[in-house]
Amino acid sequence: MSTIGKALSLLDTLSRLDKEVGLTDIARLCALDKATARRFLVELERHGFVEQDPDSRRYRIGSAPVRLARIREARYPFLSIAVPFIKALADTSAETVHLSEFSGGRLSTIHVEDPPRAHRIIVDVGSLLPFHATASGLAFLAFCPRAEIDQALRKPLEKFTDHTVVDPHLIRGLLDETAARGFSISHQGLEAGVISAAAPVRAPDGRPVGCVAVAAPLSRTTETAIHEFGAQANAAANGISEKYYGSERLTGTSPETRRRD
Amino acid sequence: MSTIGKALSLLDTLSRLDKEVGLTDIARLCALDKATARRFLVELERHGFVEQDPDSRRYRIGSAPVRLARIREARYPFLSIAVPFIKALADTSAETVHLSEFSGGRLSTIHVEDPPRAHRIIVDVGSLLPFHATASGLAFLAFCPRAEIDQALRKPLEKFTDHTVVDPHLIRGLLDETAARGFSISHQGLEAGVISAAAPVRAPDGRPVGCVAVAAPLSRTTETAIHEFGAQANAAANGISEKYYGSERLTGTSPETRRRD
DNA sequence: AAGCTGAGGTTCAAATAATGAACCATAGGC
DNA sequence: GCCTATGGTTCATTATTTGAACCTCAGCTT
Repeated sequence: MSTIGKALSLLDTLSRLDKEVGLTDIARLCALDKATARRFLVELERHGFVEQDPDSRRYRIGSAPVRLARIREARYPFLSIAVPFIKALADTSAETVHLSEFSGGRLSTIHVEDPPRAHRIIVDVGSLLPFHATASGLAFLAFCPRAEIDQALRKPLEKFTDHTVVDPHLIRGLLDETAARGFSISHQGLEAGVISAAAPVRAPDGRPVGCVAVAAPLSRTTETAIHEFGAQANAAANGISEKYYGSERLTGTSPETRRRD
Repeated sequence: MSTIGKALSLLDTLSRLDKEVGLTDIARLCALDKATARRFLVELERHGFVEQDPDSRRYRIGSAPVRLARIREARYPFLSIAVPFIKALADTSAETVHLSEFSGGRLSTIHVEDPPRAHRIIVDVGSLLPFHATASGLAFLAFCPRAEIDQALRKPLEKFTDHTVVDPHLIRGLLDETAARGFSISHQGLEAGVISAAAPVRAPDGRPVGCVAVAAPLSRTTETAIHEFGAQANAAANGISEKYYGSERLTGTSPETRRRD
């Protein structure tokens, strides 16, 4: 692996910890030598990607990503374009609607809209969505090239609940269904008692960039209702994509041919 | 320079461009070989720090920094803590108040509050503040260790207006004044007709992390008024620092001894 | 249509930078 | 005063990075 990759993985590891850590821990967590970890941290610090607490000597994410994020969002405000769609869907569905974005090989939650009712599903911004066990993950995978599906299903698949589907063959079946109808359904895949439906937001080349998902308590959600949520998520996702990518002309490869090529 | 440093500089360069650029341009701007630039871009893309438009093949900042920024801000919400202070100062001063943060060797604007009047100074979020020619830059430098002041003043200093002070000796004089009274004043240093006063937000160890600045049209600003703004900026900066760093105990080295050591 | 131009992208021997075992320094606990 | 654990550093060894030259393709010129 390249040095750059290792340094960025360190940054990623650091970002996933819920507390500041010292040099020794970082080295251990990243499977790096202490000297190497230190050199990376110094270099990352020089550029503002990490900072070291001058007192405790522990490290945390620095302010450079904040600056980059501002620039990216200013030039490419995905979230601000998507949020109104998510809000609208939360209103009409009266359930929790969340938006995820694919980044660095993972699908992470970037926005959540709660419906105005007490009994609802709680989703945290920033939470990561396993591909095999969430509606968003399935919706995302279903529209990925075959090679990436294979890669995702080769990894060990965690069984989060009694209902989590972990058999790669069965998952492929779910992906086919998803691709056919335009949205996925996860029946208690990540957490018991929760059902959700999701549809991918796709770039003009057909590649998914994230997902819109509706999550509801299983107890009050009928088969008809979850399919309706799925269709609405699909409409929202398409709306976001259209507004975000605007008049960008489609590439030679059409969305249809791109899927699972 | 380390490979990591070069890759992060590439990212920095990419972030400073106001349009998406192709491989050849990036290589030229970063003084890198085309093959090297490409390897960096591929590696950065793998981790979501850049993305390539699949159609135009140009590169832009990716979404990974957005994720990191969210995490940092969630754990360490500098801006959300500082904004109320900036807003309050914009109200009482009735002038533009902006907040900057030091990152990657530069001071960049991270928030601006406009006062409710038509004739006012416009400052853009994201703009970089030269150390020698802005109130923020001077306020920041004045509380830095001597070695860093020397380093900053060794570089060639651009003369932005007829009033920009570029003589290192004179600048040191301004820094001494600033350190003594707790805030800096820039008299048309960056732009003619603008006067501003700034004070540093300092970490518990005394190190400045950013600045609060008030910028006003020279035409309506008296000597007394700008000193008043400076004092208010200082109060705001101290308020932010206190709220941000909270109960963090000071290190052995006190703020006083740390200055220009 | 043939030939050019300049873009993105790739290869592989040579050059350079990364690596990590062993080291030092310091702080806290006993 | 010793022990241990932490952060931090050194330098000979080793693996990665480097870049000139190359390929490929799309658009333009003649």
